[in-house]
Amino acid sequence: MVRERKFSDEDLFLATKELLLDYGYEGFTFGLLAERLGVSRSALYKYFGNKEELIMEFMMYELDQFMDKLRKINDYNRFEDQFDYLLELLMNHPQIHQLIEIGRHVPVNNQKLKEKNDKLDGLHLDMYQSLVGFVQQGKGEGKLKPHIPDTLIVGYILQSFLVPNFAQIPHSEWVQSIKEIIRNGMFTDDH
Amino acid sequence: MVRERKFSDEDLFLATKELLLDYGYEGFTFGLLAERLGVSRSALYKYFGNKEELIMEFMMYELDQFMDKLRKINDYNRFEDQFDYLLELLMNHPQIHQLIEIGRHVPVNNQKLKEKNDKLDGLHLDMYQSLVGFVQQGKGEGKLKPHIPDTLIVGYILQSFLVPNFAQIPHSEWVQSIKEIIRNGMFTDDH
DNA sequence: ACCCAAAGTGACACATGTGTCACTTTGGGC
DNA sequence: GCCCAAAGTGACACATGTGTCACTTTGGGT
Repeated sequence: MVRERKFSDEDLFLATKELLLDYGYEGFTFGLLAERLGVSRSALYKYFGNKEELIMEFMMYELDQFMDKLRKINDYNRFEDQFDYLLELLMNHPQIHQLIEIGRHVPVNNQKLKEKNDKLDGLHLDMYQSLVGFVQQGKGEGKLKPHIPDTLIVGYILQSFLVPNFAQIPHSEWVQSIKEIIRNGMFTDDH
Repeated sequence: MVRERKFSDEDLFLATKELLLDYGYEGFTFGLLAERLGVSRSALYKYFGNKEELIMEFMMYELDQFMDKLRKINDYNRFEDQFDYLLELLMNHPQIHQLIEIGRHVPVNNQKLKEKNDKLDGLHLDMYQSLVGFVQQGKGEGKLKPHIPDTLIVGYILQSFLVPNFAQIPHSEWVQSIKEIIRNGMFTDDH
């Protein structure tokens, strides 16, 4: 290293995440990012050729981190333990689903971008298959209702963490309630 | 009417809805909208002074329509019937929650916009209170679990219809499954 | 102390979106 | 058939974001 960098990769990706969630894909600009990092806009072009490339790199970084943790779900044998682990994980990455959706909006113009996009699709598929595997184990153990489509169960769990907590319900109560709705719904048991 | 208009208000608001959902607030432009309507960009300025004003009007239109239908929930006395009516309604307006969130991104610059924004907040509050009233009736009838926060139940129901149906599960099966998860969860009943 | 490669900057040319305005087109009323 | 007000157009001046490039700054290796 010859000259100290004014920002780390972690700084950059964190700022990118916040700006993407706040402003969406179209509202995200190099100007905003540079300002947040306290650096000139052109400095960013030293690392990323354009906005699409930056966001692709960011998605890769984010999904890689998430997948590392998701794979650990197989450290648990019982479905119940896997379920608890997954919900804990999603609580710490509530917007993973949202970010992936934003990533789908990136226009793929050239070959270089195409390759990254394919690699990202691969990661996305890994994630999806890992989650479907989890659901199928749940069904195999007789814990999850067999007649509900796998994809709905997966989507539903991911979506659950995006319900906005406007009323500022304490975090532990909020999570506990989400868990309960996912498991047994919001209706009382007696019919 | 002296000269026939090339597009109706319904055309305009429908196109606005589609573009907003596709491109987000920042990605939505008068150019895109004009192109979709087959009209020049400047024609749109005859009806709306700027993008913020247009989107406010759109939100009002959309929320008014939704509220007209939502108020009919009080035509039903039993909570179970209200529940069925609400889910049916949300199935036909799946993105109402998403649109409201996009509306929150509109910067309020001047007095005229401020007034519209306040009126919109009023409608939003009406909707929220109507839904909370529904939840409280459910709890009163002993149908909904009393210990789950009202706001979570409301948010959860709204969010449920945003789970993407990638696998193209037939519509009736999809809705039936969503209903079941909301009511009794995704876990089997035997513990 | 000097070298030099990596880090960062400011300015430029370009592209796209905004809001306005003078103008043209349309079609029912007189 | 003419009038005229509403509907629509094209061009202009402006603002903001993009990508590039020649330039400066930094700091460890020699």
